[in-house]
Amino acid sequence: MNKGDTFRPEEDRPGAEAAPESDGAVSLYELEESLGFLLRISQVRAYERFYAAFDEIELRPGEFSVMWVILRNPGVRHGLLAETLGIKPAQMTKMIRRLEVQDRIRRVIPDDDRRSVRLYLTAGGKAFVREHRDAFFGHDDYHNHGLSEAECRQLAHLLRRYSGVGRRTDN
Amino acid sequence: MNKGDTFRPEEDRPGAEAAPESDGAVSLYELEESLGFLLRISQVRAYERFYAAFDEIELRPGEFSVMWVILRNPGVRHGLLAETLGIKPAQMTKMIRRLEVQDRIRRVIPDDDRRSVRLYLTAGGKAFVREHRDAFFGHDDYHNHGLSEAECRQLAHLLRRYSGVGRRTDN
DNA sequence: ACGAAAATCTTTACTTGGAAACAATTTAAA
DNA sequence: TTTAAATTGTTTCCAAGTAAAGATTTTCGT
Repeated sequence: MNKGDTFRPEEDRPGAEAAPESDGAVSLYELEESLGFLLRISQVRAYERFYAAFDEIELRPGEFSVMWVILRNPGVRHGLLAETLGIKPAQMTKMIRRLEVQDRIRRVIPDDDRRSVRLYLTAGGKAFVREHRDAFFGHDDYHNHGLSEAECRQLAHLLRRYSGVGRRTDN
Repeated sequence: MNKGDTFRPEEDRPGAEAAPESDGAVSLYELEESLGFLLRISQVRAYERFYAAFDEIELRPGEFSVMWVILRNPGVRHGLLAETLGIKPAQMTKMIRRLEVQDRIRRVIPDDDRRSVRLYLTAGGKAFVREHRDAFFGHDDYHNHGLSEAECRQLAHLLRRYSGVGRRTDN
């Protein structure tokens, strides 16, 4: 596939910017095929939808995921949690502290390895997850993208493959 | 705001399938179906691949996209460019200034509307885009995700639909 | 057993991103 | 016209993210 054939700079002569003078809509051309670009734009949209859905309560995008994983993997280590969710350790420390101050999680330093930190949800944390679980996973927050149920599953499948998430259990 | 006053021992029914003490790998369960989560993880991977591919030259993810769109839409306005690429105006101002200092783009304030700023690539900017175009759009930077050509196109298609990219704004 | 190296998390200092206020210009209204 | 409102981009200031160094604790080699 030769891509050079479509490469035609609109404005070539020096000092001649009289050409098309882009005004109305902007053309992206090959950018609309770039996975990196599309992933970024899509994530910006996802964040907008998240904040629109969880406007009333004080919740940031990563916090629910962290609480969810701790609920499902009680006693998970700080570092393993960070690695799994693609959050940098330093950032995870801040988030964990915030959740601890809100009395949603509990930090436990085990005796068999006092370097590590094991994480648990408090009763309040469990209640919080239970309360907002449907809003987070359900279709309430994701019903504005115009994709069908089957397309959503297809997209999720491709994203799992692209990112390598869930290597063990995924097909 | 304590709703459950009954104290229970540590293991308060963590979940149907979850082990009491998570040690090895972490299970994500429903999180592996969440488009928001998968989009974030995928974008983290895409950034890692971008930085790995453009390690030697000084280039940030958004900069090439901005130069590309200016090349294809010479004279595009600052604000329209920001809106199209999902970049906040304040951030765009910084990026534009950096690219201007590097002598890759040129800012022109037109006489017919002296509030706006029209953007053009310099000769050096055009050369830069021409030089790295294939590395950016080609498969060099995206050949580690394990998706086939057809799957890439399918993923791009779904992401365009999800994000609404390329949809004409009629206002 | 002892000291070096590795593992694990935290802290610090710096960079990047964003919301809101600001400045300049153009359009609309009175 | 003259003033108010909207448009467009910039600046300021604060929050969020990250890399590098630090502090403990454990492991490993000798």
